[in-house]
Amino acid sequence: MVARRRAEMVEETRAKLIRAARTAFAAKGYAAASMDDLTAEAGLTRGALYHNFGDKKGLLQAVIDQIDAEMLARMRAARGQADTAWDGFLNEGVAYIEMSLEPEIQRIMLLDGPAVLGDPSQWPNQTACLRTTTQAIQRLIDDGTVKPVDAEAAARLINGAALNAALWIAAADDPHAVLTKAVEAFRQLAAGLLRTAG
Amino acid sequence: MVARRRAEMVEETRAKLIRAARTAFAAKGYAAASMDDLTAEAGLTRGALYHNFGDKKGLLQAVIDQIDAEMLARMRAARGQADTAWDGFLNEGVAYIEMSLEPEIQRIMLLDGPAVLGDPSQWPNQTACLRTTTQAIQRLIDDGTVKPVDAEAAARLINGAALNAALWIAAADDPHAVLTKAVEAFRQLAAGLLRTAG
DNA sequence: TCAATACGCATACAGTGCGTATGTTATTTT
DNA sequence: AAAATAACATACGCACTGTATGCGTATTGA
Repeated sequence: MVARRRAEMVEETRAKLIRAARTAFAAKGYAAASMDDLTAEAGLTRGALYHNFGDKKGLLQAVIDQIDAEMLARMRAARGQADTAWDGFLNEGVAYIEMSLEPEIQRIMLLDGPAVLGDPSQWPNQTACLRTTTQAIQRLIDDGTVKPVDAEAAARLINGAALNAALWIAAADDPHAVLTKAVEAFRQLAAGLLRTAG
Repeated sequence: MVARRRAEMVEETRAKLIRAARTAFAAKGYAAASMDDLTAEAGLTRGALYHNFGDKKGLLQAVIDQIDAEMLARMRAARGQADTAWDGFLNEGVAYIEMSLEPEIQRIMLLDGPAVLGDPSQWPNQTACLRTTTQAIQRLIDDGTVKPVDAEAAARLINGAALNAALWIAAADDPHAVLTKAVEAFRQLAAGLLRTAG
């Protein structure tokens, strides 16, 4: 075994624990996931877990931070692929809905996370995500595309609509059929913010 | 002690347990609420609880059914106080937002409930609530007020927007100031469904 | 280079809470 | 009036979280 720096090994154990926790939380839910089991899955014990993350909630927080960062990156990519600012804004919402189709995101980010850690809009990365959406709306207001509403309020409502759409889709018998209906309704609803009638 | 019918006593026991559970779940959250504690608060033991509700989730389900019925009644009352069908529809959404200001509804209905029992849109009473909203939108489509969108999709998105608005308000420093902004943005957003430009 | 120390993690232990199995009493049923 | 059943209490086992302690190894200083 090559002698590596200690910091590297710490990062590796943290990564292993987070990965095991992601799959365990997604599969069984936060409450039903045993820390003995998931640490064993990672080839470690609970000692490593408490040393690195403090407690079970700390581990969940780390998992959520990681997923949230991934979601933020994917939303930015979706926005970048649009021609106009308004389409980019819509793409963000649609990307959010599509990501929420994934059971892992559903279970961890939309169900257990809020229940254990409280209102998601207070989470560090979520605020970053929300801030970019708010800024996008503000720009659309400034250039006359969108009516002069409170940008943050609009961003939160749009987010909520997308989130609920995602939950609906995931619980549906035919998710992809419902997805198209939800996306269509989402575009109509968002058009309410437009200065010109949709 | 007057000899009462057995069915009356069972109802009384169930009511006492549900009442104690409501306060306990609202105060401590579902996971942190001890069943020994809340049954003792009701002057009973866990035996009564397991006999009447099966398990802890069953008790939560009973609590949620009760609260959900109350919310449905209040939303119907709010709709009845409007002059037009459209205003009635908006009133429903605003009433939903306002109810979610209450910590009990926040904690139990919006945070713990979905995490423990799964997607709220599958709950019996919630579907009733959603159905009335869907029907309201369908009527507005039929009489030409609202664009021809999928009524259920629109209802779910509107619900989600209202829900997120409520969470935002509850976490705010000045809830009532944020409430007005949220309600204003909600009306703008909902106007996206209108056939005539908002 | 070698001792001292701090760090990362494992092990052992105590506390708490859920669910079930069993017991007890009062009300039906026959 | 005796048997049966429902409503609830009591007692027990099991699992899980969090903490305290122990051990090995890497890092630091002289």
